[in-house]
Amino acid sequence: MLLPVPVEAPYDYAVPPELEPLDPGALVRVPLGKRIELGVVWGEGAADVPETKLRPVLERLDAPAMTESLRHLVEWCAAYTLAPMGQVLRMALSVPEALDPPKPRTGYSARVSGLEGTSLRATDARRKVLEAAARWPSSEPPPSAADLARRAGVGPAVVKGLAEGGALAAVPVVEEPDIPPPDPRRPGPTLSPDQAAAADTLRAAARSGFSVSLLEGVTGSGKTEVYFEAMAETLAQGRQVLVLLPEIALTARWPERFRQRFGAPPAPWHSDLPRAQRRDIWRAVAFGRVSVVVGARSALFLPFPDLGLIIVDEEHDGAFKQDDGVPYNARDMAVVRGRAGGLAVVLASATPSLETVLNARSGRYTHVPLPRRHGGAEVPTPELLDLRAHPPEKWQRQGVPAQSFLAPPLLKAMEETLSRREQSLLFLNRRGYAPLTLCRVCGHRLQCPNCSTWLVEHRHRRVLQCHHCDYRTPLPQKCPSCEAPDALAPCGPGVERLAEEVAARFPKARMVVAASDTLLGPTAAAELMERIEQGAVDIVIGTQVMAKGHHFPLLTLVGVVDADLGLAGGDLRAAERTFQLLHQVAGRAGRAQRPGRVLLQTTDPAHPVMQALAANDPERFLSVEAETRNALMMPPFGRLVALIVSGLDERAVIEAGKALARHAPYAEDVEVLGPAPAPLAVLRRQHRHRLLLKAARSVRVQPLVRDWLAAVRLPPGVRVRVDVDPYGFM
DNA sequence: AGCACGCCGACT
DNA sequence: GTCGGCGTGCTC
Repeated sequence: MLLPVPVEAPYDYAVPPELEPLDPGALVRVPLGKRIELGVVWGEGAADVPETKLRPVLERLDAPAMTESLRHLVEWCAAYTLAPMGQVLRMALSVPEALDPPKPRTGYSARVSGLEGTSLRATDARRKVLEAAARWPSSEPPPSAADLARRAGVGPAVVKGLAEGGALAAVPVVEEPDIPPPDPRRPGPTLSPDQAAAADTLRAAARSGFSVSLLEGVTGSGKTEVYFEAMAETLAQGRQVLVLLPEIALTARWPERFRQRFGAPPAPWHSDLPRAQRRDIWRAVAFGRVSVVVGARSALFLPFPDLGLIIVDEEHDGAFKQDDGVPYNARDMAVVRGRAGGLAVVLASATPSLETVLNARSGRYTHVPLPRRHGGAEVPTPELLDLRAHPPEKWQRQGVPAQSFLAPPLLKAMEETLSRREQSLLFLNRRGYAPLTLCRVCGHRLQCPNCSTWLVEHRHRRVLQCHHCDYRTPLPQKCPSCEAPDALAPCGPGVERLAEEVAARFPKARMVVAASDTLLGPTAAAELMERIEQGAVDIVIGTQVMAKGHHFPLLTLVGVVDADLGLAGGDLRAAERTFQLLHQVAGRAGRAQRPGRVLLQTTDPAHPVMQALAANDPERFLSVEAETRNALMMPPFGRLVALIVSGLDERAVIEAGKALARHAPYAEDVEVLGPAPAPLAVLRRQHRHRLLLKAARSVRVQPLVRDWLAAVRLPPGVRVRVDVDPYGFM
């Protein structure tokens, strides 16, 4: 049995004769230590513990067995990430209460005798309830007290009183929620010739076993409509479909589009779903009553009995990589599940990742390009705005000159856009007022006490805040170091500070700030998007949350305030991520029939990323990026494994790092770098140092790392995290 | 993951 | 002198 606890391998148990045979995948309950745990039959026992130590399987659960392909995924994921197999299984059994027998609710049904033979007096309210109960269709399950009372137009207490007095029968009702099925036969929208061709390719893939397709299409080319056709094909075969999205909460639009196409909503899946709904959906998936799930990466481990298609939308997005717990990449694991289950996988993106593009070029993946914007509007070509040639000019803040973050050409473009009664988006990927606060007298910088990061001023809430831990402190009056009064100065722009400047420069414009911390919840976010779409806003100042998904017919100007922001720091994927993000933001401008304009403020217009953006040529960008990575043997041309050594005591962490370096594997085409302080050297008071194992693609890194860690004895209080294929260098 | 065992600070 | 903090280790 494999148990959902962080153990490396399955445990052996004795199987009582009455439970035989237990086939692989069967769900059971077993004793573990002092408690009772869930278990999944993994195969014949390893017989490596004495038989006398074996404890008996307690019961077999009345739930569908875990499929072979899901068990394969668990094993594969554990072996690849070096995570304990049981910890990976835990992700596949994330809702243990879903395996408990469904709790019956109380239903109330009429008795032939009614009030007769009871000591209850006949009141008006009671008569109404009894009538309603008698009229309740027998084809439907007996109603709850609340439902019956509502039908009778009285309070639920009347129903309960009748049941207690014996005039109504209280019966236990087991009810699984009713899930309307999507209808794949509903006619879809009329597709352009390009879309129709792509849809044909994907439909064919959906019919014929394992394959991976890259559906590549610029923003607005109608990728969703195209893969909807592949989904319709799979649904028509009666099989299930999984759609993975990077951030479910921010794409409230997706379920609505799906509903319009298929006439019923998809089942959502993400980490902050309410408990009861998680249980219902998990069961409905396991029993095959749900045919489409749209979810975040964790949905990949749901117990689909008959999965036929996986769509990974925005496949390039870093959010598919899990950073806590088991560090897996859901996009890659989707391919693993696809192979194991013999089903089609579609990776969709306007800016596919380098690894996916290379797989498509080499023929391992089918490339399905979607070249043009549906509806004819042009993709705007971004213009580079050199901040050295056009330095922002100061503005007056309450009579005092204040620093500006908007260059004159961008201000002029905003003015023109306003006068045409169209919308502008200023994109700045920085929440708060200012990313750094320093003392003008002594130069002291306000830092988080728990992390090696600067505190970010949030002027709205009058606090300084760390964006990496929960630390918050009121904005101090005096410098904490030299005690100089009124000497603290904000440094650099955040969206709040930008909003201040925009409000002063365009006092008549209707402006809104859209950041993850100003949008409280998906509903508020959806409402704001609605308002923008309807033209109730002139200028949007937004962070990452504004980068994707929505299309705003009136939005014709995008100004990227600091295009260089993501490039600092020497991260492995800094260039790729910046390109993808800014390309995506640029795609917000000028849909429908209005031409759009995109201005990128940069101090380094010669940078390859800026050049590629200005040339509007993702193809060329990827070629240059591929060359650079190839020369450095970086992924996807080489393999990386990061070891993060962390602990409260910095000395012990450094010692452990050195010990690891001393025992570093020595092999051909393998190189170990570090230890060095991690980019966030202290996080939540934990000191962090990293080592990086770099190897050729042909090297199997997992056994090397496993032996390496086994050879090193760690000092107390120090932990090592292994991250195979780290996404960034954080 | 949970639960027990095991060594160092503030209390009846 | 005990109660209890969570660091470490084990569970077939």
